[in-house]
Amino acid sequence: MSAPSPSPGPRYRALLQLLRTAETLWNVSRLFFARWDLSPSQFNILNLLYDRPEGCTQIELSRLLIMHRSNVTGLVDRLEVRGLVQRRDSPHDRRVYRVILTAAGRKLLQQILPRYYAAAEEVWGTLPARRANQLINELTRLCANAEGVAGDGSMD
Amino acid sequence: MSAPSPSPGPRYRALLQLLRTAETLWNVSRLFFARWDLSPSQFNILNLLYDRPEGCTQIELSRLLIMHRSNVTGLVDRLEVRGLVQRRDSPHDRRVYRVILTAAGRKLLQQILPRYYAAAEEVWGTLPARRANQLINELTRLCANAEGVAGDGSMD
DNA sequence: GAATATTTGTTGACATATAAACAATCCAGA
DNA sequence: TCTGGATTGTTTATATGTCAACAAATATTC
Repeated sequence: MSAPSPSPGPRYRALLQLLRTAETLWNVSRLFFARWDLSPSQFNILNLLYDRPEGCTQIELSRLLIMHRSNVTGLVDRLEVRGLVQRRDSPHDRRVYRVILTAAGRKLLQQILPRYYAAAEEVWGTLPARRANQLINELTRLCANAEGVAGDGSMD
Repeated sequence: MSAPSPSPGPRYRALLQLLRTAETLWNVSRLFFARWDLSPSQFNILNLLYDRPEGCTQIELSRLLIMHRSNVTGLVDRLEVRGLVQRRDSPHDRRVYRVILTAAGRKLLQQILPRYYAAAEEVWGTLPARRANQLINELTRLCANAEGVAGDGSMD
């Protein structure tokens, strides 16, 4: 409801810095996961499947990862070729696969996760846990506002 | 120096939320810029060139946008075909082009920018300017820490 | 139950991204 | 000067991402 500003303000700069920071983190994570020959997106899939023994359908993965379902096809393809995940038919719905971690995928994640958690805590430096929680709230609100601006953001 | 945590902590969750929020914002901006048939990356190039009358070399663009120089080639190609930017030879260095906005590109940006600034302020809701500035500082520190973890992040 | 609409995964076309290799150019030190 | 190293932009190969269109299966509506 505020009048459209003709020049950038502090919230605009905060938005730019947020996007810039996320971009940097993504690139850093690319280097991090390259040790195991994984892309960040591949790791994200494995990570989501880790605490879901019953697996996920591809459409569920696409929603959790905020990407189009057609992109999941190729990602799961490559992970399946490497034996890290497996497509299983669902007994309830013959349209879908349930994608699950294989034993090899689980073993690989068990090597990566402790280091990943540690690195994630360390990049924040001395940021108190209280501030981290406050940040989560602010970012969550921002996320919701953005989705409101965009309509549903369903990607279809 | 802290002991590697075996399970996710609040800073880990803050990191996830940050990446998730950035992803959402990026998708929202895709819808936003689609009105002018621009991708977010294409807009970012135009935006950087807007207050640089002398233009940028492609390697400068790649550093400002945190992307590989080989990616800039195609982005500038497509913007040049549409007459929004122009490659000019540099008198000082025959290896490089100076990429500059054309009059058409400048005119297009003048239509987009006010709406972009306004939208960027609005997604934050009621966040005070003071908090925005604090956020910028925290994100900047996070960015620096991440770059430290990763080495130089030079993409080459 | 049959017609219609929706959902799911794949495909093809394309944009966006990285990395490696290359040619052209610039630069720094002997 | 000239020689070896670094930089810049392009190309090629490949991964990642969107979107539209499709087939198969499910869900909804009458």
